[in-house]
Amino acid sequence: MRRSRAFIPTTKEAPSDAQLASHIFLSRAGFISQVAAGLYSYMPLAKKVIRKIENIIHDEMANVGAEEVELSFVAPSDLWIESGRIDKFGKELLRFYDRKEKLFVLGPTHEEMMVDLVRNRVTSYKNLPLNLYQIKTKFRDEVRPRYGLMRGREFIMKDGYSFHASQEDLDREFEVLEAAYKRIITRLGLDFRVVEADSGAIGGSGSKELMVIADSGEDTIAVCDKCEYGANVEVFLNMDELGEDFDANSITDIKEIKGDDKCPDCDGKLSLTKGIEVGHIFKLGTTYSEALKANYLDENGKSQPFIMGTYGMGVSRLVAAVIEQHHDEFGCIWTKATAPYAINIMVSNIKDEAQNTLGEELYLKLLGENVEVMLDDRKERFGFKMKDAELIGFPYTVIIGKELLNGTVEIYERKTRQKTTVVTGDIFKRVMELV
RNA sequence: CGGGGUGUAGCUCAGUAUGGUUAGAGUACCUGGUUUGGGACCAGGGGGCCGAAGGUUCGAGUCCUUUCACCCCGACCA
Repeated sequence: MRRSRAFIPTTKEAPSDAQLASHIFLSRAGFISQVAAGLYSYMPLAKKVIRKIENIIHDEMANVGAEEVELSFVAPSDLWIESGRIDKFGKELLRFYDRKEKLFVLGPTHEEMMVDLVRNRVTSYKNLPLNLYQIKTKFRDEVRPRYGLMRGREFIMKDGYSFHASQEDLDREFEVLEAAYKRIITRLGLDFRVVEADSGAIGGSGSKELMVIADSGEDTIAVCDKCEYGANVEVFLNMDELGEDFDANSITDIKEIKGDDKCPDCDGKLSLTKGIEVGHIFKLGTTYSEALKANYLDENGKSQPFIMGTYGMGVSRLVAAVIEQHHDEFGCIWTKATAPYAINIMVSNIKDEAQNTLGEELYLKLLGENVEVMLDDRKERFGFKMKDAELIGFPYTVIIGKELLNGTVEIYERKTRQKTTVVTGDIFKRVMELV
């Protein structure tokens, strides 16, 4: 893409109400635009990042044999009445009537829809297990949306559901999905923990959350310094028993309650950190299959409700989480897997024919190799383009500038902000090594 | 849903206590010129129903009433 033709409206100033780094930088760098409370439009850069995350998810889902479907966003309220959740969800569930005065809802999560899709179609234990997922816009009319993409009302979520004939098989699938989820977050380049969590209002038992470690996270988690143990602090301390007023904010609080700060799984020590919940997997059991009368016949010809698992991952929230974990005072620092463009080529002075020619040449050559490359061919000054590149957060920028007179260009690494001099003849090769 | 705050140019904000030229600045944008290694400079220019509706007044961005939107704290949050 040529920067001179791209729709990337960057600004010096952040929206006055933005608090979080991800909100500020995604707005300033021209990724997102707020439309109303909790509603955002995605601009080209954001769409590219979202697509990258989605592709990794699709890839890992294919690896574990989950199949993609797409359920309609608008759902008949009947299903929600049938499951009993129409009241449970309350006003968070947006409802409306169509022209025939029939009540519909906008899907906030799709257990009902998925169970409805499968019931009476899969009717034998021989066809189990089954794992279906989708990546889809969800809508929850949150009381108080905030923090940009972190807690919007409309958001993109990957939601998957598995159907089993036995608890053992669900347990097996749960572990497979947990491993897949870990691979996804690892591939995205994020530091995270899997923690034990509360099952919440959706029901069921056996629940784990994927927490991306970030100071701005809304959840407090206890993590071990030696092993992989981690728990949402509310679950760890069994907050229900402690009462509503209690709030654990330091490891001292944990020591007070538990007597020590030892890991329950090994001899390591626990510490508290903040996390952003980007994934939540849990064993639903038969909650929904019973409510919606979704049964299969077992080997004895006896009717049984499906034993289910559910696996959610917040795609749009992940976009924000990447930036919460990877930014500095100058802007976004995308990881290799999430960067909207792998390489930015900056021609310092486009009036300089030699610079311009080399920029064009390198750009076309990289395009020929299917490298996702941006060519900053705007008639702007060096400083302006650098600030812009830092704000957007391209992992690498090739600077073609005045050093070209010595036959060299530079590679600027966003993460370290270091520049490396490279002789012109080697630049293509060097770039190909980086992407 | 309780408590608080803010709505003026695309964006960030002055101006409102005490009503009174043609409503301002910075930035962004357009033209021309100078610049070209860290958001540069000079000159000229376009852009506003002062959130909306009603009212008070000779006169309202400013005062009064109603309403809408957005944000913050809390409660809530698969």
